[in-house]
Amino acid sequence: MKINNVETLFDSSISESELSVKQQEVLKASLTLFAQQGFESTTSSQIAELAGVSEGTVFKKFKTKQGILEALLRPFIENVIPRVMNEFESEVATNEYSDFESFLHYIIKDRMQFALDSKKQLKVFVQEIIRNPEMFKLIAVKWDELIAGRIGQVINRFKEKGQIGDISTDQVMQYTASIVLSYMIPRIISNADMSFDIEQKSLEATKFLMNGLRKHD
Amino acid sequence: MKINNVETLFDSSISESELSVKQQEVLKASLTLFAQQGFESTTSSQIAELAGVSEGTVFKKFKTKQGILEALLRPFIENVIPRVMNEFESEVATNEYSDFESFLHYIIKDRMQFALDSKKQLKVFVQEIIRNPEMFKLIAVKWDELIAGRIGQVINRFKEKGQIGDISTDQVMQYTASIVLSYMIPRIISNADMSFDIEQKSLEATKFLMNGLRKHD
Amino acid sequence: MKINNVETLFDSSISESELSVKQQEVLKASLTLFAQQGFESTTSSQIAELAGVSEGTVFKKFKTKQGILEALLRPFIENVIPRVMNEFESEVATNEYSDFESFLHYIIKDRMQFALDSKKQLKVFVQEIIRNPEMFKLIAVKWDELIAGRIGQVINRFKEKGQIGDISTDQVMQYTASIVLSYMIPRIISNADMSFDIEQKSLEATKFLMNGLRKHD
Amino acid sequence: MKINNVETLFDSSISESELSVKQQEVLKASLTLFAQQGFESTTSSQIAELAGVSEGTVFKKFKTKQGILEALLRPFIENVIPRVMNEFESEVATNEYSDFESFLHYIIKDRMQFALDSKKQLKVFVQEIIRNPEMFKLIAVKWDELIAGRIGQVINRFKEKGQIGDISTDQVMQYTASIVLSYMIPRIISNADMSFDIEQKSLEATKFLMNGLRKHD
DNA sequence: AATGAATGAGAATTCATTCAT
DNA sequence: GATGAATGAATTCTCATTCAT
Repeated sequence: MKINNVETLFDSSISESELSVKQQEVLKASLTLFAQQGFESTTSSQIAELAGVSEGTVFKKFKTKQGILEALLRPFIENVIPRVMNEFESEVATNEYSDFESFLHYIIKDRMQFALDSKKQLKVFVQEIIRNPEMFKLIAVKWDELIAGRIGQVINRFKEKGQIGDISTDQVMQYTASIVLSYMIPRIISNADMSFDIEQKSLEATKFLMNGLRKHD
Repeated sequence: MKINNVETLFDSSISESELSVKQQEVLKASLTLFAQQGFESTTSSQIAELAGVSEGTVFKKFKTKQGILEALLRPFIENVIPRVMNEFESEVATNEYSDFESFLHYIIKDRMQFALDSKKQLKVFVQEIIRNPEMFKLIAVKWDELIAGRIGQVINRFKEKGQIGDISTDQVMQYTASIVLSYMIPRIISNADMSFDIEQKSLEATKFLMNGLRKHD
Repeated sequence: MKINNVETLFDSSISESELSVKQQEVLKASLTLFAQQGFESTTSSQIAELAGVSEGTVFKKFKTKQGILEALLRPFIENVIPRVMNEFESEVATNEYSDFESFLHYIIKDRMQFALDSKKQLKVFVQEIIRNPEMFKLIAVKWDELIAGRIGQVINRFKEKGQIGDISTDQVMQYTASIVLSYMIPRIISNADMSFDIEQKSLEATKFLMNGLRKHD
Repeated sequence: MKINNVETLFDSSISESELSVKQQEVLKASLTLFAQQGFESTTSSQIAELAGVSEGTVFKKFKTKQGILEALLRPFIENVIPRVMNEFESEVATNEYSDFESFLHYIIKDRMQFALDSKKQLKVFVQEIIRNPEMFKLIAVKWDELIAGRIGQVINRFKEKGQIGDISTDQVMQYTASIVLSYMIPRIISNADMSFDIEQKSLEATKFLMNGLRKHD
């Protein structure tokens, strides 16, 4: 059974790490506060208080506040994303979707679930993308890797089969990502828990995208 | 001739205001710095320096740094957006688009141009949406107004004419906005100037959306 | 009349500067505390308190504590020392000492007075020489300039006249400085005011040095 | 054969002590770091790292950082200095220098070697003298003991024999120390290893001092 | 209106020291 | 004895804001 729940991944990845319990608490508290208030508006004393540790402890391991942010985002970028991505890719490879619509629906639902499970990390990540042009470039690279990788190949195969119209792989992914994000962004940004019927919404999105993407005579 | 260039609107709107030249410089400098570095990371002394005024002057009119941000975003929300929107609505009304595709293409190109012209304001705005849940609600309200307003009516008319498939007005707008944003967001976030062929891209987006939205048998 | 009183020079040099009264107080307080307790053991709040200003003011102009130290030592090195040195050199040139012993006595008394007048600066300076190898090199350079400059020439002239024995100019200066310092160092280091009969001590030192340096058959 | 090599003395004295190997490493690392960076600028974690022990170990024996400094300087003052001094005194007594110049040369060379061998300790010591007025007084006491002790007696004997001119024992020692220090101080302060021809320099210094100190008609 | 020196509350960070294991 | 995570008081430094001129 697949584990693309990033929150779970996050918790387990920090548990597996060499970090002490208190240091893990520091990371968890930081994630929560950075997501709620933003990086700049979060003070080290707030982190210490929420984590239930002294202020010294906040800096013992991560040296600076920026260091905490990096400790939160590095595994998210270098570990969690690729890990989920690989899992996702193998899933795609094994299930041998002969039907583009099934494939698309699977992808959309999968990413929606991922986003719902990783709201906090994604919000911090989004903040950082805006704050930091380097982060933006890093995503562009990951994006190109996706297109050049197995996902791009799968899409190309569907194009060859005539299930996708005359449209570049790039655009297929851009539009798909865009539609998925249009559902998720309000839920990521809003701190409130908005209800979300993932089954219905993923079908709705799939239907629209299929019409937009498939071959038209 | 239409003026939906927000930068021009911004400059002219602050020129028309009762603000002294120095105060106008403060606003311009703040906009540039907030867009570049974010609100929190911009110090009042940086604003003073870029505006070529003393630190005291920065606070003379706007009292607080938050006040400057509001002075930048209030007209953007309450003035510039509606003004462009009205203009846009009357344009739509007068031109009497009988063809949904022409209408869609007009809308998309118009909004793309708007985004290109207002990159700085939009970046500050996007930051603020993430930072501030109130801002998020405010947009939701504007969004509902749009749907309830003339634009919603126009879309409904096209649906009645059978030019749009069985899809809610909400979704039509969500998908359209989403696709347009997928083109603009990278250009808004990146501080670099990326080239953009608005004619080609707006046609490309229109074509995809038409396929996705139109009636299918 | 000559002004080789460095404390006076210090006060007047900071008065002449563009510094506000409060900033001058910060420098004065820092000098006193650095001399008394050392640079590292002096806190910014102590400086603020002694200067009668807020802690913010301490950093407004000089940015860092290190910046204050530099603001204290730079003029001492680049301004006060050369200024006194030039004055001293012209004094030597105009008075045309035909007698080496008179010359030596003049020099010794002059430097003793200088040291008594600049106890605080010298103590901070001495601390910094030990702390900072760069400072040490800087002195070596100043020292070489002295030997290559007019003072070296004067000594050489006395050697040609047979009033100084077979001993290098370097050594003449090393021994002279060393003997003068042996009188002054205890008074610079000790925070207490030790009495000092400059007339008697300068004569005593001169007599010893004359015997050591003059030509022996 | 005499052992006035303080580094050796230091190493052997801490080996002889009841300290564990790790505690000895702490002392050695502290000495190195205090000499290089100064006492205040050396952190306990630096000491731990250089000593190859945990931070806890640094404080296990010596309780405080100040305690480490005292552990370094106490034996230097109370043990090493007197020990060398006694050795030196007995050397003086047994060799029965009938010639003041030989005696002076012996003393100078001996002290120069001592300084070269104890550069680190001396640098820490010098720092501490400046930082701490108590340390200054302590030296004054040791100095007086020297004068009142055997060395003073030896000098007085030479004066009675007419080999030293009309000059106080105090001055004889002040001038001698001063000249020796003028050679050694640059080598103690500079962290770099400067070459030093002890044979030539000690002769040079002796010659100068002899001329300055001996009876003149 | 404008200035810019001054403020002081608060933020990040450091580090000697402690203590449970 | 040794460890090293944790502490928290102290320290440097920042910066929005004020106010006398």
